[in-house]
Amino acid sequence: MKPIIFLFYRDLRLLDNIALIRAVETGKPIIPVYIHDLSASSYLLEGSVSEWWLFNSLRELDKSLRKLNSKLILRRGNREKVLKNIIKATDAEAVYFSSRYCGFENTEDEVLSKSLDVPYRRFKGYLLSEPEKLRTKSGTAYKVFTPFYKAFLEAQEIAEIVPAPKMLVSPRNWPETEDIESWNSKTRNIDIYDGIGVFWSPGEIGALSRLEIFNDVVDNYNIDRDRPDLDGTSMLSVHLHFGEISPRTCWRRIQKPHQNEGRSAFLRELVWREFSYNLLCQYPDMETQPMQKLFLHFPWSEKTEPLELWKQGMTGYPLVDAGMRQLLKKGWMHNRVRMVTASFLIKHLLTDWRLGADWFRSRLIDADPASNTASWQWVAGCGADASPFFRIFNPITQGKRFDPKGNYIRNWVPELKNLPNKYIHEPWLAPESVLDKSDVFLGVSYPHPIVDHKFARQRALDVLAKIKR
DNA sequence: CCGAACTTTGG
DNA sequence: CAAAGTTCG
Repeated sequence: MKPIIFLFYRDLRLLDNIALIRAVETGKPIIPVYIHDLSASSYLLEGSVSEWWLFNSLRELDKSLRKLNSKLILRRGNREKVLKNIIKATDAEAVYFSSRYCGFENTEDEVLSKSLDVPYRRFKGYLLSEPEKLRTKSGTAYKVFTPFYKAFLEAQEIAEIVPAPKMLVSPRNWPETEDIESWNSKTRNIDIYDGIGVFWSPGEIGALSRLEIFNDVVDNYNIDRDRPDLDGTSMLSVHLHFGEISPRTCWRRIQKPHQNEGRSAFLRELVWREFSYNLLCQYPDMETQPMQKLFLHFPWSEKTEPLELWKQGMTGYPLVDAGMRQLLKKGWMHNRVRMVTASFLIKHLLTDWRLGADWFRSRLIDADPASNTASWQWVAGCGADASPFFRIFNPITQGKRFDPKGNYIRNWVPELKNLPNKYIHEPWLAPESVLDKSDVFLGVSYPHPIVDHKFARQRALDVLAKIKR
């Protein structure tokens, strides 16, 4: 019997994998394949942190497949060439895969479906709703979240998940595979790799247990999610990005036992993910082009030094620096702090949002072309947002509000850890005696603010007013 | 075409 | 409570 090639992309899971279960249901031998095509991964930059995740996740997937009497074939190179090569070597009769969305991936899939001699079959699963499905009453795509959200809730009944396959039939002969360990050693050039494993469990098992951990605290999600000093967020973004868990699994699990504000706040966040993909499909060049054309000629600062200080977490604003250092160490940043740090780079330093988005993409394990880009544009004020003009986050008040005891600061900016709560968010106001006693030497052990908040805020408002004219 | 509404706002 | 333009029904 001719085998089917199952091509894994961003669906590195067995549970609720519709494409996989359809392939298995044919009763034919299955050849699970992952092709690492560097030219194709526009949002997985070489040496990026999410590559660390990808390789670990693939190793986990291989382990799971082996329990089903199968294994994962790993190959590198041009996806089309490698795929043709495997089809020829195995005499496969079809390729099954889970749909990817937008930009490069869609065009690639179109090319593949035409150039392969066998059917190239696409299935849903990455999103809860197909991007082209939800439209406004006038037939256009949504540009504002809330109406989109309401329409989503009315239109969608989230179906039950499909089980993982019990067994995969092996082909008579397996195609060649590569050793994942040799892929790993190639990207060890980022210092963060050394410790990052303690924070995370890549793979489907890690994803499902993460969901259970979150389920224990989700009832307070509507309040705690804003607190970077607590573990109140789901931390599921990276698992969702790689498809180690389906959004449907998350939805059904969190919605199930009872409804409350915490649970619906999380479901709403899942719809934000849908909304971001909707926008990416609407604006395929969203990663480089502002959605609002007004911003095409924004006079961004040419200075590189402030950008570097921001990247290293040396701006002199404790909350900003804590966030940027959390990103460096953990490959992840709390969402509230992502907004504050992004706003600081754009509004206080007048740096092009694309440079910030690039840095996030290269350093975030959960870097996602839709969510990352849509959010940066939202903060910059050029994205899908109805009232962006005067929103300039105050890094000091944000700190006081959302990290009231300064625990988040103390954790990620240890040189400030002895400062009393009163000054932890604005060390430059502390009297000399307090600084001395806390072993803080401004300008030496911790920087002075690289820009004055009040001045920077007014400057940003002035520039924005200017381009509006 | 009109009115209501707009994720996370600042002072 | 201001600020202000666009989107959606």
